Amino acid sequence: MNLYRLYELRKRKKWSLQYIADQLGIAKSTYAGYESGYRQPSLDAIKKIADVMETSVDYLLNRIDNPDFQAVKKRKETEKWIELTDERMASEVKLTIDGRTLSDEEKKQFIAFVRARRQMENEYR
Amino acid sequence: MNLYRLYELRKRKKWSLQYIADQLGIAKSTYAGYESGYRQPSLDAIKKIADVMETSVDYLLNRIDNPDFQAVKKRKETEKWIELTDERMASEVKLTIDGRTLSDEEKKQFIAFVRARRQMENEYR
DNA sequence: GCATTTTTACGCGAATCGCGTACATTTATT
DNA sequence: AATAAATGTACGCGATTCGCGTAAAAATGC
Repeated sequence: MNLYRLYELRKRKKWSLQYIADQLGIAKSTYAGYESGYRQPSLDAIKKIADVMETSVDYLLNRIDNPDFQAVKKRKETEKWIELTDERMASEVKLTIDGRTLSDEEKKQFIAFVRARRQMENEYR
Repeated sequence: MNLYRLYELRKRKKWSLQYIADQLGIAKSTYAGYESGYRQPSLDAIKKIADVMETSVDYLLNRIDNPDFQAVKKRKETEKWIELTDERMASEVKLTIDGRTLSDEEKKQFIAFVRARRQMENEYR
């Protein structure tokens, strides 16, 4: 396992070992060990590293070659509330059940289903 | 660190512990330990797991919600993915219909509804 | 109901981790 | 240039964690 990208990214940002170690909350010798290959970061550690470096774990592990991490932006921008009947949402939100995308038909039925259910609740009160 | 997505993905593919462990070249008890949280996979292991499961490490580590690795590689993970059966994801985003929050009960029933519907589709083919 | 497969649980020895420390190297200050 | 301060490298120690094998429980198939 070669984590040479840690060094590349850190240098690019002009951070010292101490500086990044402080951000990660670990000893600088620990972090240095990751870069030199002397040690391997835990999953938690590699996650935090990807966080502070604003990249993906897959990039750090050489699974992809694009260091950009779109989710950084998305995480902050995504609305907390999503209205399902809003057509415009369809292109931004993908709902899945058991890993399978919810079809338009299923979604339509979903909405009808909930509306009917709520209607009944109201009538019995 | 919670790797509950390992279990979800494996079940979705209907693989046994033995089957995936063989693919990974490790003991099944070792892999089982990852799923149960008894052990943590090494970086190499999590990489291989992402390979055989055809997803991203970031997804396995809950950094992104789109399980599709192809989308990540093509930088097309622009839309927000929400797995309705994922309890832990539910707390992050609130869904509404007609401006009213979707209750847990409504969601539960709908999931059962869609599953039954899909089940029938399969049987009649 | 029984056999087979799958899942869960855990002890053991070995491997690896995170840290502190000590030292080397580079950069900044005067 | 001399000195101080900051940065980077190397490694031993105690503690933690790992991967595996084994065994028993639970689920599945016939």
